Amino acid sequence: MEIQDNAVTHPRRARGRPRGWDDKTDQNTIKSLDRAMMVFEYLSEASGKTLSALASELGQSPATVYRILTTLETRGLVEMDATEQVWHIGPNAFVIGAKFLKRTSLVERARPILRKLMEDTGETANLGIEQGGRVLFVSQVETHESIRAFFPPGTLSPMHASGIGKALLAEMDDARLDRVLGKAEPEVFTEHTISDAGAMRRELQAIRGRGFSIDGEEKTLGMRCIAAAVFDINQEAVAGISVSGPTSRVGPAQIPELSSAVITAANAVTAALGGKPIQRQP
Amino acid sequence: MEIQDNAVTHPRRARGRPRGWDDKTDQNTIKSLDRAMMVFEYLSEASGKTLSALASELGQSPATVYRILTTLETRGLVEMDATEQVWHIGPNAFVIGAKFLKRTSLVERARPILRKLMEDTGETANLGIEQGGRVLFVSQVETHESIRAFFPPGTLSPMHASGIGKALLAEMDDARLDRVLGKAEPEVFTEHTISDAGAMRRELQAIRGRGFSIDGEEKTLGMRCIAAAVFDINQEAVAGISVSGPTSRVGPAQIPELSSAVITAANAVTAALGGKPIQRQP
DNA sequence: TTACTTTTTTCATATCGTGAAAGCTGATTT
DNA sequence: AAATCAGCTTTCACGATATGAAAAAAGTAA
Repeated sequence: MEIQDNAVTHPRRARGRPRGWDDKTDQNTIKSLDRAMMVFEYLSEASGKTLSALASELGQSPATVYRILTTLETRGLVEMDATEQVWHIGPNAFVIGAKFLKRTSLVERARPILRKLMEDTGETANLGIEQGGRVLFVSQVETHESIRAFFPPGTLSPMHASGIGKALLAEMDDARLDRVLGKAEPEVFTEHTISDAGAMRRELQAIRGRGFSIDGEEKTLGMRCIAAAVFDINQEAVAGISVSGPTSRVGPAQIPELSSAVITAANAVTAALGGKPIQRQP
Repeated sequence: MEIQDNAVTHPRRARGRPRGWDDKTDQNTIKSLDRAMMVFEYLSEASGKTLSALASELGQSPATVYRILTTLETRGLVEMDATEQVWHIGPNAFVIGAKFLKRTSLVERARPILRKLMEDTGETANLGIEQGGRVLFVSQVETHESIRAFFPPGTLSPMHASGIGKALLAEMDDARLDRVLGKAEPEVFTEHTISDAGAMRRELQAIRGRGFSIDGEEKTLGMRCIAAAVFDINQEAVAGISVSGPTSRVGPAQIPELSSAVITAANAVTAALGGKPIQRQP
């Protein structure tokens, strides 16, 4: 696990015109290519479609979709099941896509999102993963405020008394939950620490329902923390993201805004990992 | 995977003009899309290239490559590292490519068997299929040992220097064997790589006789691998299963036990697919 | 600053992607 | 068996749009 915090690489800036995302008039994207990629992407979501079904669902002419598919087929990006006459994503798409994983880690990908979360909320932003039944904080962007939660990367924290820990617990299936929680009597840190198994299950239920967790002085008096889970491609919770700060700045009044920012950030990390967030009904 | 003429499913044939592969005049592929996919594919092989490097290496104009990349970027298929000004395969390519695995239930069904194989043997267990004359590793369960073979899913490996590849070759009929092997001079990786055609035929004969193959440092020095084929309902070898590890843990002394475990696992996957293993006389 | 490099945009041009409709093939029905 | 049908594939003519050259923009080096 790499616990690096600063980008040591060249802060070399982009050349040419800055590639702003506020560019609305995308005059330099290729329309036909974008259409083709729309077909490719749509096929990945709804695999096993016939040519005509794809064409009508995408509002394109069958001839066009046909040519797109046959072109992609020559490169193994899609393939047709000849017996059923339906199209699928091809092996080469897997080979190419797998290259993405080899490149960067969770920490690197989360870093800019953490920074933005800190700037949006003004509070210290943290990234943690589960490590042997505890939460390992792997990255952090500190607030500018003078009163700040001090929580250096590399710290291990118990799952049951941590915002990120509870966000991760809430997404585990029962078997794994028992394995992680059932190890020993939960240590009590403050008067707010949840030590009762029943209470914890209700708490996790609530977290699952609303999509974020709150650590309300459960580990350290005077410190609150709001966290949400990050998912991988298999919809498994692989990490958690949080903001933490003193109770004076993180109170009931701020929770709606903070939790919304945290969830947005967690979903952004999920997307950056190629993951798939769990759909929650409102 | 292969296009098999099984009579079990709907014997519905393709409609329209038969999509023969002898079509040389591909008049209905989209040139610009194919060019764009060439860039995409090339980027996956040589990740971390600048725009101008890509353009010159592919013999395209920088403007064109630029538009291709920005178009793919809007769909997350590629992404640019802003600090280094280099391009990479993006997260969405991984998401789309991963759908390839979901289609064939092979991977899902093999997964628990792979896990058990790893636990029984203590070595990394792999699943691979043939893909365009090479072995595509589609799934893996890694050992707990600290010295391990690193071979991420999505990797392509030549058939002649891979345990799974040789296990698959051994089950092919001569015509197909010639087609797969006869393409080019086999690449030599180590002093153990089998490059002589006669030696390879004798090797395949031996593999067929005993039901498993051994890759003895033929691709990577210090690494051995024991593999067996998985069959579908038509007794065709559709995949291979293997364990791989350092020569220190995978030696002559361990081969009887490991090969027996691998064959058991391969037969289990065969059974899980509804396949029929080849009967071998003892 | 000035020169230089690489990216990004502009622009004129004709390539080539597009839809409509015809052609074709296998499945289904009579 | 012949006819009908459904859906893939090809042809064709048109004009949308992808393309390269070159200029502009923006950073880097001197």
